[in-house]
Amino acid sequence: MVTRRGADAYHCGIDAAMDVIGGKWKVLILWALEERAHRFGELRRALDGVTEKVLASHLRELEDDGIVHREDFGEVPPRVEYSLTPLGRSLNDALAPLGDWGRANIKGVPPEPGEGARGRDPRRLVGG
Amino acid sequence: MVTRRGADAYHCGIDAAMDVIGGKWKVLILWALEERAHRFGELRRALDGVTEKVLASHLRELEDDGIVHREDFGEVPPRVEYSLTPLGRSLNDALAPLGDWGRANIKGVPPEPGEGARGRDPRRLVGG
DNA sequence: CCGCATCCTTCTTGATACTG
DNA sequence: CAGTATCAAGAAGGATGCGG
Repeated sequence: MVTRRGADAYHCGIDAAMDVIGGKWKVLILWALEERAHRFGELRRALDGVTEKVLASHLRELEDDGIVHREDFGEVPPRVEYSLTPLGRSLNDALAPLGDWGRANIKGVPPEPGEGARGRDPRRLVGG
Repeated sequence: MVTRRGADAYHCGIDAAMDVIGGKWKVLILWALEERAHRFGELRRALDGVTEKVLASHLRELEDDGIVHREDFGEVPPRVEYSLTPLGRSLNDALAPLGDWGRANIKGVPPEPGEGARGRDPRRLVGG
């Protein structure tokens, strides 16, 4: 992981977890894989706006951290599938309360994954 | 908040929450204020290594987001205290499971806040 | 003591083109 | 299809000095 701290250890568990999910697209990857396994191209389309370089880099980091499993079918044309490991699923579970908090307290968050009202509001906190 | 997305809304609640706690020292600030209110200088010493500029910037962002409360006593010499708002406390609560996950699955995380065994390990995931 | 202003370095991300 | 290489841009963080 590129953002991994090298100098010393972490200060607390959240600090450490933030290092694993710190990439711009990391949680979106986890969220997509939560539903089902995805191929590389599927993920790229699901995470609209991500570039191949960044997606590959994030996937590599998540794989190194044991969060996602990469399965290369060794076919032609190439087929590679990414899925969550048990550790990845446990991370998603630990992330759930934070997601609830965000949906409850921040404007501009869609209520449910995949569809629904995409808020166009100025992303201001509700309960401020 | 500097990192606030301007183009469109968030993709999910975690995405949005990450935008609030995304700063390098944000969760450490929350963690310090969880225990008790801190003066600016106290915070600076508690977060060893942070610079005044960055600390002030993060505090301002957290204040704008309704996470921390800033109380200026208007004295000379200046005295300002920072504390968590109810929203800030609820954010900390939502962060707790993530902290547990980090402590359980990442090496180099001290078991409890404030003291204890600071791991010097290579920060590799345990349960990979 | 609290905090801002300026300048600068590093890290992260993005655009584009190319390969097996 | 699934990536890698190279180049470039932008944001976050840090160093230092000044002001109320």
